[in-house]
Amino acid sequence: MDEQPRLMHSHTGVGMAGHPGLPQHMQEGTGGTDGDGRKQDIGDILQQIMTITDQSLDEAQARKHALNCHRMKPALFNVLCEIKEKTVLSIRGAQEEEPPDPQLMRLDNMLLAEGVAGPEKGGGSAAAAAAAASGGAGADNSAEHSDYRAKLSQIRQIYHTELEKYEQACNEFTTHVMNLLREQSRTRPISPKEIERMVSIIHRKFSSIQMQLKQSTCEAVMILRSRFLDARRKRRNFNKQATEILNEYFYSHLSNPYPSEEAKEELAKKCAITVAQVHHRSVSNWFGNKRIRYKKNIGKFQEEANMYAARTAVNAANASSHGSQANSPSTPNSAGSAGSFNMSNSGDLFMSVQSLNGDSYQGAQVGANVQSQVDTLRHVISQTGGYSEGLTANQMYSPQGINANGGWQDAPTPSSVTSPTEGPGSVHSDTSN
DNA sequence: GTTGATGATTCACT
DNA sequence: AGTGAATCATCAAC
Repeated sequence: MDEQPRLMHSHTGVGMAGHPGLPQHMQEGTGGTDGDGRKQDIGDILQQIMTITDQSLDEAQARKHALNCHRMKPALFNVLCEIKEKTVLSIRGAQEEEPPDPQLMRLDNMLLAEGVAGPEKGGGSAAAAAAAASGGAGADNSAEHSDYRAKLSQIRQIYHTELEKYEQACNEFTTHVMNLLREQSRTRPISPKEIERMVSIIHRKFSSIQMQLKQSTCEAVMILRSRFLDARRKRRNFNKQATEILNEYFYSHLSNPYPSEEAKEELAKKCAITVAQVHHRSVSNWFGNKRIRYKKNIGKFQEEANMYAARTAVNAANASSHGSQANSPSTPNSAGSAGSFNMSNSGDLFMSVQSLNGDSYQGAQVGANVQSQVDTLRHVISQTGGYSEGLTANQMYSPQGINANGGWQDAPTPSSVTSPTEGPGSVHSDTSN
């Protein structure tokens, strides 16, 4: 019966956030029964919190001040600094002196190589572009190059501006942190080395940001490069004139469409009059493509072949009748013999048709060059005559040269080659008849 | 967007 | 080194 009122009481006491009763409980409370005592403790803590006053804060302040003014303070401070330094040193000992990041080095090298980083040449983007445009690089693709340079210098400019910004921000931040640390070093132990370390951390962070910038710049340069300098992207179709020149040579040397270096150069020069990108490599490409495509589908090229055959024939006829020389490039094996330009062309044409006889090209070509002009002309005349008589295209020009001579390297003969070989071959004899 | 033409590149071969 | 063959990438016409 007794218990109940006690419980009730204590309950109400806590429940009422019991200010009135607490001091009393404190006095008797520690030894009190379990539930009762805990509640008293909580009440006690609450009371303590509530009674924290400015006074206690002041007290702490005063203690701190006393400590600061203590005559041993500087010595103690130094000892703390030393201990801290030692621990810091031992911690960072491992990660200090890290080797230069290979990735960063790569980026740096590339930027340097691309002329984005490093000393600026010519001074200014405009100057660089102008130099590129007027530079002795030749007329071939200076326009594109100057465009490329302009864009590159734009990237360069952005890169440097950003870099400068980063550096400025880094310096500002470093100064700020250093000031802050110096400020704090008056109240807590901060060694100069610690400040140094903090600075280096900041620098590292900023350099990682810089690396991102460098990476982006590199990417931009790569894209620019691929856009402007990648030959594939730079592809421009040859203009009509260049194509005609090349085709003329090709079909007039159909039996051996392998221009010598000199011939390539000459063709390149001829084509370069109107086509900027033609140089001897382009000529090689052109002939490579032409050979393979012609061989792959001779039927498709018949008309073209006839056209050029006729044209060459006419040229040859004119040339021989006028005694003047067409300025077509030299033949593969007779380079330099200027006098035989026409002869070589017509002779080659002749051979390419005559190869039905099974003459090997290599031997025959030279012969063809010196073979009597009469023969050539006779062929030419028969050709032109045949053409005017309204012969169909495939009758005009045959691909015999490919299989009959050794000039066309013995590629596996596709079906498309064999079938036309037979057809026009027989027709050709008609033509010569 | 699709397609054919075509210049350039790559790779294997001789 | 030059070439053929395959392939890529772009242009131009539709």
